[in-house]
Amino acid sequence: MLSNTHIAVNSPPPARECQRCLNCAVRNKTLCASISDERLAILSALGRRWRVSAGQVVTWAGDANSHCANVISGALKVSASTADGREQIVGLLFAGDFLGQLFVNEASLTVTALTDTDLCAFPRADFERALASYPRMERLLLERTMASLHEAQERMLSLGRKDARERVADFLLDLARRTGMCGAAGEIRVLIPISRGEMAGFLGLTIETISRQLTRLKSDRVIDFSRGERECVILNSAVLEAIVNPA
Amino acid sequence: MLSNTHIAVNSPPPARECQRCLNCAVRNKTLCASISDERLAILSALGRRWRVSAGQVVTWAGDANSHCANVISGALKVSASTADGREQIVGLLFAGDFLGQLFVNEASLTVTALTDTDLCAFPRADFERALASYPRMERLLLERTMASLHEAQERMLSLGRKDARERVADFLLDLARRTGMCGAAGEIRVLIPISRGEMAGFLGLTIETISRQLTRLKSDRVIDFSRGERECVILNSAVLEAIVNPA
DNA sequence: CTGGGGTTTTGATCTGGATCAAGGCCCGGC
DNA sequence: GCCGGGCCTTGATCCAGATCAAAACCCCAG
Repeated sequence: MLSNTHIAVNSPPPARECQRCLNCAVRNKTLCASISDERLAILSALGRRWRVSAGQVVTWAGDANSHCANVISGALKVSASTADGREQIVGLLFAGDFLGQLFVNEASLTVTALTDTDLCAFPRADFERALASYPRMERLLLERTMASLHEAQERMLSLGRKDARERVADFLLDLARRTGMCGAAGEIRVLIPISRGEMAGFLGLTIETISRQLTRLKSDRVIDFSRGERECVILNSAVLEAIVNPA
Repeated sequence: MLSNTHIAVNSPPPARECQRCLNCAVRNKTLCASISDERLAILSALGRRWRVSAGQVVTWAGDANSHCANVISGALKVSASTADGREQIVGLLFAGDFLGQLFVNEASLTVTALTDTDLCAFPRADFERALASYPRMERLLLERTMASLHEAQERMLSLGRKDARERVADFLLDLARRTGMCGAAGEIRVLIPISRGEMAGFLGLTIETISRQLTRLKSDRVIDFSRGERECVILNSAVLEAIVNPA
């Protein structure tokens, strides 16, 4: 879609920082995909790499909202919580995703690394200014924000109106669509990127309910976990589709 | 915040269309607040007034996504539905709000007028083009979209983790904050803009549960409905706050 | 091989809200 | 005034999923 692998050979040698961005593994999956190599150099100067280890909190709800970032690698959860500690995961972030809220001074969400994670972080104020200078990046961010909103709307339907069986089936099919690998015999192999507890946090259920729904699907021969609890094999996606789309 | 009430006296007489926009009652509450009078004329030519009566559907999920609009007056619900007819209201729209999804070809949400409503509708393609030409409008839309996303995240927490009592208290306090009028004796008067059924659709509950929670709050002397079911008087907002923010 | 912490599964019980079923209330039309 | 149709409330019952409790599993470290 975007031809951004080209590197001009006759321009002045780019700063080391800039080189780093040009070689970035997720260059064309992040918002940076929308800007030219030259402008990337400017943006590059604003960002810094940040390695976060699994379980570490990147942002606490309630803290000053000072930074935003591109996710280089790893996985994070974005969650909202009640004062007494109930947690709802409102989103998951993977390589290429944009992390952070803009235009507000206090973070309302807690972001936690699920795995060791690399970020490319920017001071929020700088990033907002940069947005104004790079219309294509702003447009891309608008498109992504709208897509997130759309996802959030689907999840409201799930959380408000669907039962546990439907939510779990939704989740598995979603994963399969996004990252599923087809196996030899028409089965689909899916790596579940999160624990049962996180699935529960994401789907608005408890750990026990998740487990029971999964074992039910397993005994119904719809899915299987031959190689560990994280490696789900979808044996019969038609059944999952039927659960998701009831008569 | 924006000085947009000025009308140039030495310019050529504006077209009738343009005049209509300059006099628009919600001019500085909509996205149009971000553009100059001259540019408003251009946008004006793209839009047309559209009156929708209560109960009418403006957009069906699944239909071609051909239009978007500013809400001039009235109220609408935006809802997502399952194939078998369960409905979750994902948002409410009032005067000044922007209606519509951008950048997608098929509408995924159904929009229905709750009251008689006036819209200022644009062909989506035209509006998207206009956005690219009016950076300040695009920025304002980005800010609003982010605000909607934030709202959606709060609602996911509600739908996924809060009980009926908390959801109802949340809803009432939200209304009070937005539209509440303080009465003589410190009480807050709130006009509930939707029916019990719509509250249920919004909060992910049933009509009966809404009713029971409200009568419980009433018998606890926290609220009252002296003048009809739509006119709620909050007698003791401290109790509502305590429900919303449990220990 | 053994022990111990974390995760997942399984079992037993409880409960908040859904569902099913009447009424009550209000308003407009006749 | 009386009837009819929306809403809204109230009551009785049921059940999906939460909660409480205990095994089972799964690694690694020692």
